[in-house]
Amino acid sequence: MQTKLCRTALESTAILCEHMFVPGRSASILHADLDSFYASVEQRDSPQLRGKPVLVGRGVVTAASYEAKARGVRTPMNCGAALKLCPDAIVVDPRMEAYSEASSDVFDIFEDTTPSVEGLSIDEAFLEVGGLERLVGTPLSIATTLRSRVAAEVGLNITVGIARTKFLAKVASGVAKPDGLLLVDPEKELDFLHPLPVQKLWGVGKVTTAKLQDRGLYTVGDVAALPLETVVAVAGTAAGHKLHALAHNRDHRQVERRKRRSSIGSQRALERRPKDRTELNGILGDIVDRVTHRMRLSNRVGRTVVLRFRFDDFSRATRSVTLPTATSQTPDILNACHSLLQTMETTIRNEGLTLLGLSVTNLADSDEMQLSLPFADGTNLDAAIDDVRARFGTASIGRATNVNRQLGPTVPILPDWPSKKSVEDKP
DNA sequence: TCTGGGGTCCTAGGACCC
DNA sequence: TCTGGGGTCCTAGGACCC
Repeated sequence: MQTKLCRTALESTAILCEHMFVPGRSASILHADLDSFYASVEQRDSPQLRGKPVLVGRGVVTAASYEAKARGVRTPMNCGAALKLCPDAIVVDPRMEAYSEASSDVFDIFEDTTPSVEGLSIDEAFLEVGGLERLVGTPLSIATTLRSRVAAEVGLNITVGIARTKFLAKVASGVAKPDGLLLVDPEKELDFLHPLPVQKLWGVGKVTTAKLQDRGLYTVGDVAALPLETVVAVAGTAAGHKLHALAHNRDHRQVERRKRRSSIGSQRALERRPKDRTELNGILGDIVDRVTHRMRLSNRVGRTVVLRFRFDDFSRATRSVTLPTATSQTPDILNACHSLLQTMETTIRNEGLTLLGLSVTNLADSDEMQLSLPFADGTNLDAAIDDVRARFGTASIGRATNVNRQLGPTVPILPDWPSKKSVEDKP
């Protein structure tokens, strides 16, 4: 018999907080979205940029201020094209540390507002504020306070959408920006939703929009008028069910504290010219360094190494390998990358590589141990887990999953039992 | 509009196990 | 000896999001 044991953190406390309030009746979900985030941070920090079109990016526009957006600048547009539209724009290099810091300042205010915060990205989050009415105020007054606090304490504008469901809250903030506040009246949700273009549905991008429009479907209401089977036939099983539900405003997802990210990666666009192996190895080394450094900083280890390639004609390919043990060590990941790179050697030579990327998935916490315990049939699992707890001096080993019945020899549990990750991997 | 860098989720086939 | 059904993991690719 084999079982994996994981150390769990204080998950139960978080779960308690989330279940104190059951949403659904009233509009109590806030979607808060910082306006043109990177560009706004630049304008905040450099007074000479305020009121002017600002482009953040190198080569390609990563973010544009509203002044630049008003002139037709979009992301990702290359800087040359953006400057043609907007010759007086000021281009600045991204400063990721400044954005991370600003983001964490804003998230501190979110956390101070409600225990139920779900971060979606560096600049947006859902907040569940139902059940706070008696103590703090209505969702609308909470949102108003939130907006003025972010402006006063961090110096940034934030747009907030309020609705009964996550999806509508997000749509509402999209409609309200920049620097706006919009509450969707629960009585008038479909009136609000159905006239919107299909692209507003979550998960409808370029490809799906084209498929829907081919069938004459342009608005959310058009999709809502179709039977489920038709939507599934157009968009596929999972996407079809989601689309159909959203078009009818069925979204039962609750605001949940964010699970940890499930991959860490980095990539680099390359010039369109032949590269030799030495040059590629150098670039790969940099990328691997960056990724493993970030993994160690966030105390994560990973098992699956994915290399991404993009070629001259914008075709893509990925190659991946899953290692027997999770790691954040540079040499381990680098070795895996080299063997993956080798399998692509001829393609790279023939097609002209224009992007090289790495991501590591199958992540676990560095201090989370996944242990395989071989047992003889009849071994008392609970007793074995107690034994592990005693030996590691911790009560936090508490979850047993993936129990396969399999006869095997009895093996002393410590000190040399096989583990997916050794204790030495701790940073 | 000719394309950056960071992610998530889904699908589908094959290997493998019971 | 022949065979089915259910499940997980791995790999590759695609769509989408900010």
